[in-house]
Amino acid sequence: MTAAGRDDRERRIVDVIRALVPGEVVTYGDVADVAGFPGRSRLVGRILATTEEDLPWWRVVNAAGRLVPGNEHEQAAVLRGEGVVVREGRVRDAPWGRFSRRG
DNA sequence: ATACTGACCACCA
DNA sequence: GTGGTGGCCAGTA
Repeated sequence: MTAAGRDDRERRIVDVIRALVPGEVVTYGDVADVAGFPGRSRLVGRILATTEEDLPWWRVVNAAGRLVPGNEHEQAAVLRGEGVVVREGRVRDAPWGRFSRRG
């Protein structure tokens, strides 16, 4: 892979995350799918963990609804502020994103 | 070059 | 509900 290819993937994934609106929750896999990289959920997680860009990272959780390791407290607080129900470190009820496979 | 790691996921026991 | 397995693939050592 080339550096240009890496930047292209990152840009497309970042664009998808930036498009998330308040209260909208999606999974890493959802973001990967919509960005055009089905199956590459780990790539999404890596980018969120390393990118310098200012993104709504708190609106992305894993397939089980689990919050981000290490930032669970802050993430839960922000999500609740957007009307998302969080319990036991997990999203229980939310208006799952337009591209989410969840209901 | 290999080896290990990780903000993941589907599947099965 | 939990835990293990195999797949994923880019980054790091």
